[in-house]
Amino acid sequence: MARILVVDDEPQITDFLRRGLTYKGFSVTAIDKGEAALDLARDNPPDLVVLDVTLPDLNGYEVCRRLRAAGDKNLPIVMLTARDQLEDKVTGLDSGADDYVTKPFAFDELLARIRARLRQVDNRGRLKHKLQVGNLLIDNAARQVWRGEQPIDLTAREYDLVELLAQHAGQVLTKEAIFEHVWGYDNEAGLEVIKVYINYLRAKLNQAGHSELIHTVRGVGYILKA
Amino acid sequence: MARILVVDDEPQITDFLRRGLTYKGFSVTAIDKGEAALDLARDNPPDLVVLDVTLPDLNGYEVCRRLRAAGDKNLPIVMLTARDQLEDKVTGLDSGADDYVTKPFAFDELLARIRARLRQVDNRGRLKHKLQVGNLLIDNAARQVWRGEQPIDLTAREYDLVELLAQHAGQVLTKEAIFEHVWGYDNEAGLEVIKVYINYLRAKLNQAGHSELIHTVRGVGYILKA
DNA sequence: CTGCTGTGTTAAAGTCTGGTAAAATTTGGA
DNA sequence: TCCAAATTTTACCAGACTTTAACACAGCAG
Repeated sequence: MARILVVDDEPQITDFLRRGLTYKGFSVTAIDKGEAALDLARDNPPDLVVLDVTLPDLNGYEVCRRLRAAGDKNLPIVMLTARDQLEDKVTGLDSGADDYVTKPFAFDELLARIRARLRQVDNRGRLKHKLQVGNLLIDNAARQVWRGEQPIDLTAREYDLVELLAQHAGQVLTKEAIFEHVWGYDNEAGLEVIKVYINYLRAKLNQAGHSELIHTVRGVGYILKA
Repeated sequence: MARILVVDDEPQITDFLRRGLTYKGFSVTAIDKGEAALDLARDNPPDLVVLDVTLPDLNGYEVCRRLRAAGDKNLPIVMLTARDQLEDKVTGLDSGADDYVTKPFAFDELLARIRARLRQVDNRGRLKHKLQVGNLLIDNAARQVWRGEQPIDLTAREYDLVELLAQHAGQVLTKEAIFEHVWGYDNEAGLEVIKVYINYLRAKLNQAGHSELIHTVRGVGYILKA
């Protein structure tokens, strides 16, 4: 899940955000100084920054400007501050922030605004959808399969087959269902191709002594499970 | 200057916005119905939409969802409405809006938020920034590509193709998706042109012994990755 | 144990795809 | 207008992928 860097010097706020955002599935890092935040963002770039304006060393506008100057121009920055004057908002937004939320704030609104900002990152595919069964990892977007640390190259059919099995891990798929989804109901090939491809998959997936994941259910079909 | 579509059924608001935004150098189109706004956005896509929630026909959330479904995922949408309840804001943002401003609003704040949204988009509605994949650098604004220190001249098609691939680095793009985005769904050319252009790109990008970035996913499409 | 049925394995034939080069066409300036 | 560059079409081939087919093997019932 997305990683969020919270920069604020009030412990109540950081604790509250850390707890709330973590609960919503984000990975949260909190820090209370501007310079330290810049270092952190450079060394280990987060997916989004929640930034207070009043910090002990640098102010938030300056942090914002430097983040933009130094690093990723796309990094979403949400300013979160007690300053609710019009000029503060304009200054914040014009210094490069993508959004500006004033304290006191509703957590759900902040969350919605964070999601809105992350959607753009998501659109670019940085947060990809992945399937995992045992030590088998399937990256849908890249159509790439891993067994532990080892990448495994599959052909189009092989990939479609293992993806289908993984999407229904733990349930038996009949040969008819497999054929319909992987080959298409109007395909002219016969059901016999399935056993050939199961065989190809097993050979590729079980390299280097990995355990068998594809189990035969005699008379019915196949099931993928750890 | 950027073109802004204002969707609102209150003449005072549209007049006020038209005057204010025009004065600030934007090109403003105003419309008071949801369906008409969708048609307009499809036929003549603006750079940003300011959208009211309460419209005579469709509501703003629905307009927002349809804009996202039909068109460019990157089109910035700012909701501007009298509904200031928390759930309204969350609904608006989650239906795909990028920002949510409640009436009564300060014009300067709206303007700052519009500027913040437009910063990310160039005059074609594409995300603007420098993309980097391995040692390949793409400057969206200048339509210039670099491989390491070496600038690479590309034709318009070649550039559009590599930009699309880079925006989705790490994801496989099907030939159909590539064609639709680079050539346009109504283009008469056939899918075979893609392999020719992939070939051109590889030749230009791999000069001087640089490693291959464009990988073929046989039977599916292509993927750009380091 | 024996025969039957469904599955695993293998090799080879068949099909399709993508890389390539070159020709044909279109576009945009001069 | 003409020319050069860019774009698209076309055709061919090598190789990758898919499918077929034949046989070996395993599970199961009688």
